[in-house]
Formats: sequence, C-alpha cells, structure tokens
Amino acid sequence: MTTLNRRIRAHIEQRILSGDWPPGHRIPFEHELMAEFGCARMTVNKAIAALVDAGLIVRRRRGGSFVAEPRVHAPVLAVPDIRAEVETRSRRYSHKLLMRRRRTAVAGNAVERQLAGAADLLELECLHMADDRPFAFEERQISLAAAPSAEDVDFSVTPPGTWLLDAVPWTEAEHRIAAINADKRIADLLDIKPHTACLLVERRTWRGEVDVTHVRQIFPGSDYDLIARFTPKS
Amino acid sequence: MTTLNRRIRAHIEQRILSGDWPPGHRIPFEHELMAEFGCARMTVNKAIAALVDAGLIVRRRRGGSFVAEPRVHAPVLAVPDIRAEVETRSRRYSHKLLMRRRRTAVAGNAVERQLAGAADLLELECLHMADDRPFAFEERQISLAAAPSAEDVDFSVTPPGTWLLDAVPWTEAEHRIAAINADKRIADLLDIKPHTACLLVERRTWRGEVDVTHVRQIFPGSDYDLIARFTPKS
DNA sequence: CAGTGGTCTAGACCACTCC
DNA sequence: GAGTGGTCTAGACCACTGT
Repeated sequence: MTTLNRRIRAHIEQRILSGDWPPGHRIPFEHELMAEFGCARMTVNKAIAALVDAGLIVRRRRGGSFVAEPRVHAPVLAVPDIRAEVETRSRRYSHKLLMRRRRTAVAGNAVERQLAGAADLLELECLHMADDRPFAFEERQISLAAAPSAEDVDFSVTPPGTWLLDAVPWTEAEHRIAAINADKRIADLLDIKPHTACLLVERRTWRGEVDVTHVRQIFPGSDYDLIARFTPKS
Repeated sequence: MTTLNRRIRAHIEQRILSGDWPPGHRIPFEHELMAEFGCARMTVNKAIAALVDAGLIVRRRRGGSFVAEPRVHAPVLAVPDIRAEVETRSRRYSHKLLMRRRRTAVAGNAVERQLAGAADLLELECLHMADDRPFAFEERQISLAAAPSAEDVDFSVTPPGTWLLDAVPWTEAEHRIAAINADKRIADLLDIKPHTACLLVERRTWRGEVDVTHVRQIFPGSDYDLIARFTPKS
C-alpha cells in the first residue's frame, strides 16, 4: 500500500517514462486528475509538484502542465558506458558498427605507437542510438597487445565500450572534454544541423603502464551533458 | 515579496545554516510554527517537507523534527581558478567586471532561493582575458548568507573565483558540462563568430549544507578543454 | 476575460512511538 | 495513552496568460 499522491505521481511518471506521453505533451489538468482519482486538488497538486521537482514536468499558468524536454546526464568521473546510460533513461539502445579494421600504428604518431605497443591496433567506428535516433558517434582504437581477445569479438552485437568495461580491467583513465562545431560528416551521422555545438569526450584508458584504448565520442550538445560532483583535493 | 511557506522555510534554514541550530537540534513542532506564523498546518508542513527534501531536516513521529547530520564525501577533483590556469600557460591574465548588483532571489527559482538562504545574492558578470583577448565569460551568484564579506570586495581588482577560493572554504562542488552554440551576446563578448561551439561549465559549490556560489562559465571551444584524470571508484 | 496553476485555510482521521 | 507527523478534504482567493 502507498499513498494516493504517490499513486498519482507513479501513474503520470509511467506514461512519461514509457514514452506514451512524449516531451511537450500536455498532461491532464488538475481538475481532470481530481475527477479521475476522485480526490482533492491539493492531492493532485502534490503529485505534480514532485514531478516538477524531479524535472519531468514544466507548468504554465493558463497553458497547463507539459512533459519536460529530457536532458541526459553522465558522471564525469566514471568511465561511461553509453548503452547503460541510454537504458537508464528508459530509452531503447541500439548501435551500428560503421567500420572495423586492424592496422599498425602510424609511425609518426607517438600516442598511437604507445597505444599499440608491440602489436597492432583494432580501429572501430560506431554510432550509438537511443530510440532509433543517433545519440553519439564514437571512434575507438583498441590495443591488441593489451586486449588480444578483442580480435574475436563481434562488435556489431556488443558495443565496444560495453565489452571493454566488462572484459578488460583498467586502473587509470584520462578524459579530455571540449566543445566542437559539427562538421558535415558528424552532422549527417548524428542527424543534426552542421555547425551545431557538440560535446567531444576523448578518453585514454590504461591498465597499469599499459595503454588499453583511446576513444573519441561526440554528442549533440542539446542532448547530453556531463556531471561531476566532488570535494576538495586532499 | 514571497510566499508564506517559503518565508517559514527560509526562517528555519537560516537558523540551521548560521549554526544557531546545530545537527541533532530539535526544531519547533508544527503547531508551534503555526502559532508563530499564524497559519494553517499544511503551510508549515510544506515548508518543512521542502527542507526534508533538501536533506536539512529529518522527522520522527512522536519525536519531532531534527536538524540532519551533514554528509561526508571522498575527495576527487579540483575547482579550477581561471586566473591560475591562464598564468600556468604563460599568458597574461586580466579581467573586466561587467556587472555587479545585489538582489533578492527570484521567488520561483528553487535553486536560487536555496543559494540565497535567508539573505541576498551578489550577482556578478565578468570577462576573463588572456593576453588581452577574451578567454571566458562568467556569470556568478554569491550567497551573502554564506559569504557576507563578499559585499565589501572590489571584484574589479580580484576576480570573484580567485577571491572565493581563497576566502571561503568549500566542502563539495558539482560541475555540469555541456556544449552550446554562442548566441549573439556571447559571440560579441568573446570576440568569436556567432554559433561557434562553446564549452559551458556550470558549478555549484557548498560548504557543508550551505550553498555558497553558483557560476556559469563559457569558453570558446577552440581555446579551452577540461581534463580529468582518475582511477576506478571503489 | 476565462481558465489555468499557486497558494492557503481549517478542519479531519490515522499511524506510529515515546512515555 | 498522549502527542507527534503523514496524509487528505473541500473549499477559497489570487496571479498570470493565452485567446
């Protein structure tokens, strides 16, 4: 058993999270919900106020109450798994492997040569989708010296980041975060207008001294932001 | 002007944030606050419920309502000081104070009201320069409840972030990082083309439960990036 | 200017828990 | 058992805003 205002809240929340009421959709007026649940207006109001607090709903006098536009947050301080993040937001994840090849490190590129070590690199490009809409573009190099089993994985089934988090332990990572304007290729891939601001996340991951993988992920700025919560360094 | 339940909330909050009512202290019963403010119980209840939500108060049936014990967190990152960063790169730092005013929190803005506490906000806008070229635009609100001495500082001499880092100890911060296209005003201020991708860094900083300052910093994407280096969380 | 949400009132009954 | 908070009711007046 639970309280009435929580049931009303859950009722609305479920319709939003299930996609039944998409962003921008007008939810029933307070008096309609009063009739539907047979209760006082304060009770409906309390339920909706909680959803406003949670950022799921915005209210406008005279206009009504509307499902808020979603924004996805990710912690800066964890290595993000895009699939997990998409699914946390009750959106359906899928991905497309755009490119996969094995190659040697470019001789003049010190960073690549350090990553490759004594072996080859596996180079991948993929597109992450949320509800069949492009969510992020990813370019990745994996060191076959550090993760030889990557050679045998079908990355069109498991996204590379998800597989790596599971299969290859890491001890240290470095993020570089910047803003870029989408060029034509990125705009096409992400289905956004050229020149739209995007968040670029570059990450290098090590296991001990061994360089495991480098990745560049590009997110449309309107869809994604990073969150870091922390305390002063000792 | 503000609502009664917010005034009651502010009244209680101020006593907690000032240390007048330490953690574990029992706050007045609902019926006492009803008498003190001459209002209905629901109004008092709404005020206290918001403080429970904010984690400032815990309630026990029959026992009463008590000031909550503050949380503790593990250290991880650092709050950047733009002056220090510019100077680290061997560029000459300067800044311009564009706006300074004292005002009350916007009643409908819960985040601002939490920041303000029982006092006013100091609102600042400034432009950070590296070698006399614009480097970042900053909008900042400082809680005069948390940092009353900010009222007397000449921020055209010391940049607000630098002063705060020195003058006001903090225990917790939260970054939100996103990519945005520069609008006309930002483009003018930063001397870049409109629509250029910029990095938006929003930071909230607390001392214990007390909200100290909020800041929005906008950097041209081409000039700036953020680096975070870390190890897996325990 | 009609209709929405924002806020408040003055009650009520109940569950829990400390004394 | 007495007193707290948890929840809910059935009203009310007001501010704002879209038509």
